[in-house]
This record gives sequence, structure tokens and C-alpha cells, in this order.
Amino acid sequence: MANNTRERFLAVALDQFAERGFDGVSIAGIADVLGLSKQALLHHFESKEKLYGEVLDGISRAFQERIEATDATPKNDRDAIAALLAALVQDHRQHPQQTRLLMRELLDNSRRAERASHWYLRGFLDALVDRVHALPQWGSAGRHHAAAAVYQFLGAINYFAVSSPTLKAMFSDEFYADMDDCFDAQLEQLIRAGLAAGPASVRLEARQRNA
Amino acid sequence: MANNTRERFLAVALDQFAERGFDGVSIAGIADVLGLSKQALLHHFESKEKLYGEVLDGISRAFQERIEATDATPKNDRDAIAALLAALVQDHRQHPQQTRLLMRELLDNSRRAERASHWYLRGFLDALVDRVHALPQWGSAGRHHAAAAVYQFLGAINYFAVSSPTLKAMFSDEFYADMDDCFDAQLEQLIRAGLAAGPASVRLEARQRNA
DNA sequence: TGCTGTACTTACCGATCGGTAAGTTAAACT
DNA sequence: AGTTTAACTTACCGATCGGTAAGTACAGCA
Repeated sequence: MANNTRERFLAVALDQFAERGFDGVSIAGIADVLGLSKQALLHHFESKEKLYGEVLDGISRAFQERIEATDATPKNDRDAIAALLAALVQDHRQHPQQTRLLMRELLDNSRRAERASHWYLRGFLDALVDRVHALPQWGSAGRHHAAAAVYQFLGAINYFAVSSPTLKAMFSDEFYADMDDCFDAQLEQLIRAGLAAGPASVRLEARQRNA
Repeated sequence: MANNTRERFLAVALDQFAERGFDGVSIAGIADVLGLSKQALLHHFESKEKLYGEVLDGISRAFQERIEATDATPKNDRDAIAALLAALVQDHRQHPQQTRLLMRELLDNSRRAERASHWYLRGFLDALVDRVHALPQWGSAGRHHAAAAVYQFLGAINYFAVSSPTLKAMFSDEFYADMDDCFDAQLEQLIRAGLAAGPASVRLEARQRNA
């Protein structure tokens, strides 16, 4: 089991970074979980930053593979959009730690702006926006309308995914389970309704804000 | 200016905690911003945790006041729901640091579960869910349907609010400005479409997951 | 048998952390 | 004038941080 240790380090690091954030985690703490010394970790990853980078890269890669798998779905079709977003929901459900860590990155990356993997969402986002923009009603309005709508969908998904532990604690376990059970169907309905409603007409006031 | 210093500490602390998180901030760093020593801070707030608690309480209080101000809107009405959520969008726009810090709390509070102010959203959430549940189509389905829908709305708002710096960096400033300009109208349209669509019928498969 | 590289270990380092102790300064009150 | 109190300061503490240095144990290979 040569690089098995390496992968176990990455798994533990993902867990801890997701739960406590970069600054809340010590490399000694990560090593302790595996019963190894801090220097064992530094032997495989030359610094805490490098370790963190590899964790993010791993998420990014897994994410890319998953969206490429669903990228073959038909374009110019509401079903396809709903299917892509449904896949994203399942993704978040199956990898909650990845979702949590990426939400932390979203909060931190104004400082860590140099890191490229932050735009992990960019490809997925563009693909979705293109698909929405290609829909009959949406083409007439600017692309930013489609982008706003797509980002609202993503927000609905991501926020719920990240909130799961809080909602469990806030409500009863049973009520949360009920919410979770109907979430997907409710979301799909919302997406379809939103897409059918088409782009909103922007009132003039908003434009004048930049005066 | 007796307790002026105190308030300035709180303001700087909010900024730093929102930007770097609890563990990423040092009390000496906060004090430095005001040109004071670390012990000046500890004179006003007996510990870092207490300072953090007061910052959160301040947000919670401000948030409560703002939602109480809009709580007088009519019930059993789609316009009222849209108005409450529109107010929330404005709220986030005007206090981005508060929004960011609360998102961090959402990520951290599985560890800090003892803190009560985490449920700052609870009142607002319940009020919204009640209003949705009172709508003609929604009453027939369980309350959790309304809760899921409301949480999707909140997610769309919150996620966008928190993503602002990232979106600015990811797209051109102009494209982001366009998105931002049409966001409110797009969101209102989504909310109205979602409410009009009513609760989704849950397929049996989801229920069987608990087997 | 001797050499080399991998996978670790213990020992240690300077920096920084939150927090304590003990002043200092000046305004406010009696 | 004397005392108290609020608002700070400098000096210091032990703990923990990320990271370096130097060694050990062992497997594979010539």
C-alpha cells in the first residue's frame, strides 16, 4: 500500500477543512487522526497550503468528471436543464463535505484570488447559462438574464445542501426528513416554472442606480 | 466619545470575521486597525469569543428589527411574500459583511451548536413558511413543502449575496453589473412562478429511501 | 553485502496566538 | 485636594502553530 497513506491523508484533510476551514485545522491534528506524526504528512505534502491545494484539485477533478458525464444530455431543452440541476443536487447529497469546503472557498477566495481552481463552477455555469439562453423566450433578453436565473437555481441547491446540519438541529429530525424528501420535486417544479416564466423585464430604476 | 471605541471595535471585528472567519482573525490584528493595542480590545471585551458573540448579537438584533419592520405586511398574499423576500435582498445588498459572516456561521454551527443566536433566521423562516402555507394551493400539502420552497428562495438570495466578489472576479465587471441589475426582477418572477406552481407531488420512491 | 530511496520518527525552531498582571494617564466625582 | 474609575499601555506567559533538521527502519536492487 504505497500511496495509500497519501490518499488517506487527503480524505481526512477534506473532512477537516470542510468542517473547520483552513485556519481552523492543524496539520498535526490531521496526522493524529491517522495515528501518524505531523512530519509524515509533510513528507507527502510539502506544506499545509499544498495539501489544501491538492484537496481542492481533487474536488475540482471529481466535479468535472461528473458534469462531463451529464454534459451529453440534449441541448435546447428544458428537461436537460432540469436533469443537470437534479444531478447537481444528487452530487451535493453524496459529497456533503466537498460542498461545504467549496462554500468556504467561495467565502475566502476574495483573499485567495490567485488560485485558479476557484472557478470550478465556471464551466458548469456557462453550460447551463447557454442552455437557458437557447430557450425560445430567453434568447431575446440579454445573456445576463439567463445567468441570473441559473445562479438563483444554483443558490437554491447549494444553500440547502450546506444548511443540512443546521436545518436538522433547527427543526425536528422528522420535519427535516420531510423537507429533504420533497426538496427535489419541489426544486424541479420551481426550475420549470422559472424557465417557463422567461426573462423578467428590468425596470429603469435599477439601471439608473449607477448614476 | 466614551463607548465610541467599543463600537469601532465591533465594526472592525465584523469586517474581519466576515472576511477571514473566526480562526483567521487575531484580536491584535483588529486592534491594529484602530491603532490600539490588543489589551485595549480585551479591556472592552473580556475575550475573543465574547467579542465574536457580541458581533453576532448585533447582527441578530439588526436583522430582527428589519424583519419586524416588514412584518406588518398583509398575510395570505403573494405580494406580501415577494415583498418580504425583496426586502431581504436589499438587506443583503446593504450589509454584505453581515451576510458573509452569517454564512460562515451556517458552516460552523455544527461545532458551535450551543450558541442560540444561530437561529436568527428561524423567526423569519417560520413567518414565510406560514404565509406560503396559507396560500390556496399550498394548504393541502404538508407544511414541509412550503418550507422547502421558502428555503429555495432564501438560498437563491443568500448564495448570490455571498457570491458577489467571486462573480465580479469570474465575469467582467460589466456582465456582473448587468446580472446584479436584473437579479431582483428575475428573482421576483421566479418566486411568483414558484408560488403559482404550488406544491410538488412527492413520488413514492423518495419516501422509501428510509427503508 | 553494500547502496539507495521511501516512509516515517524525534527533536527543535521562531513566530504568533489568546490571555494575565501590573502599571500609567487623565477625567470625574466628593 | 484626594479618591475613584475608565481607558488604555508595556511586559510577559504558556500553548500551539507551520516548518526544518537529522536520524531510523526497511524494502528493493546491484
